Amino acid sequence: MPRRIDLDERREHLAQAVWTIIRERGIGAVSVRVVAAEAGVAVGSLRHVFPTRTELLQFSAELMLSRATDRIRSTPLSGDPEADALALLSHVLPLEPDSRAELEVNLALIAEAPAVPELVPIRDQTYQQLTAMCEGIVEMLAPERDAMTRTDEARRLYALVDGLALHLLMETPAADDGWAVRMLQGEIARIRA
Amino acid sequence: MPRRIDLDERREHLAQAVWTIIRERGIGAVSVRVVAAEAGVAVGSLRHVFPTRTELLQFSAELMLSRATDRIRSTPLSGDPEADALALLSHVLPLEPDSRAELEVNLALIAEAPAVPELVPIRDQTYQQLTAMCEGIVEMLAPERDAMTRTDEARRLYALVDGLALHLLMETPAADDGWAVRMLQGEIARIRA
DNA sequence: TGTTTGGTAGCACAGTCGTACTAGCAAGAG
DNA sequence: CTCTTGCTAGTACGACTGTGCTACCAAACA
Repeated sequence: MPRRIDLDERREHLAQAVWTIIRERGIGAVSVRVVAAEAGVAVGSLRHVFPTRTELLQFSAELMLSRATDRIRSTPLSGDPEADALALLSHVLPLEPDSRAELEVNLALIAEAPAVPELVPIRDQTYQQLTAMCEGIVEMLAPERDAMTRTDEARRLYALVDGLALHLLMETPAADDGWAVRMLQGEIARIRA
Repeated sequence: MPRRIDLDERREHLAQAVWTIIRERGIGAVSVRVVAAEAGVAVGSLRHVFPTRTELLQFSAELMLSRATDRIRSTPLSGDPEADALALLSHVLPLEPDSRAELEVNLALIAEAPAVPELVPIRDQTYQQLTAMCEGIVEMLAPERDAMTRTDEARRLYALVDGLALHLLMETPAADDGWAVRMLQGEIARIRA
């Protein structure tokens, strides 16, 4: 047996290189050579882990989704519905470098979807997962409401959150975040009432 | 003098070819050769009109912004604030093939911005223009409100509209649109109250 | 001590990229 | 008519693309 590497670790390392390149130079700059150089490995080594570019992109997208999922799942909950709702939804907004990068990469991957159809299921999965989270939040905030209006309320909440996220992304990272969080709080309070 | 072509018409024709390729094959497939083939001209002819790829993309983005602006500006207004607000905002949602294509192309161009910095000002201009439109709508709906809460209300409205637009884009084009328009109506009524 | 084998490194190939360049065409000006 | 000139068409170039393939290294098993 030759020396063995930690495949998972290697894969994550390469995926992070993909993210870096997407954020700094756009999705168009993501080529096997550029990614290999960014990760500090030879092209042949990269291709030993990801035989094709598609598999590289696919894994990068999947890893980002699972990272976001983990981050949201590990949010400590206090029991106060409004505070917990805000804590959960804040993870979707690009308020910190991590979540900001996630959103940038996600947007780039969505735009690349026509060229790499394998990315579409991942995008859809993200969408459904966040939809489910919003439904859970609405149920937590207003359990007495009937199911249909709750579904609508969840869709509306999700749309607002995604819109806020998009607009925060447009502003410079250093600009003021307060208004977005304030709006989220207002919407949460409105759903509860 | 040799035969003269309508430069503006030619430019628009080429820009439309760009949009088609973005929608069908992704922004990564937009090369001078592919665009020329899609438009039915030789590469040399395309480069006579757009010397560089950047200028081609830049013009395509600018034309799309001005198309959207014209479409919104030419909306017939009835005088009823709520109906007019809905009419204006509906143009931002991807409810028809035109506005859907616009949004798809816009998203792709935003994602390409790191690679083509010239696209950033256009993106910002779009953002500011729609912000101004939302502020105008809020003023139309609730003129008695003070300026600060009106600004917040406009930001909120814009975020909701963009979020709805994004989510409509994810669903298949044939799927039901009703819920998004319903939510828009609800938000408009809420602002007025 | 070989021998096997997971991993590394890199060359080769056919194709595409953006752009520079030139030769030719066809229509209006003189 | 000829001349001028906006436009078209196509070639050429160096750089880059994804992927196939081989040679090589070094560690663990026999």
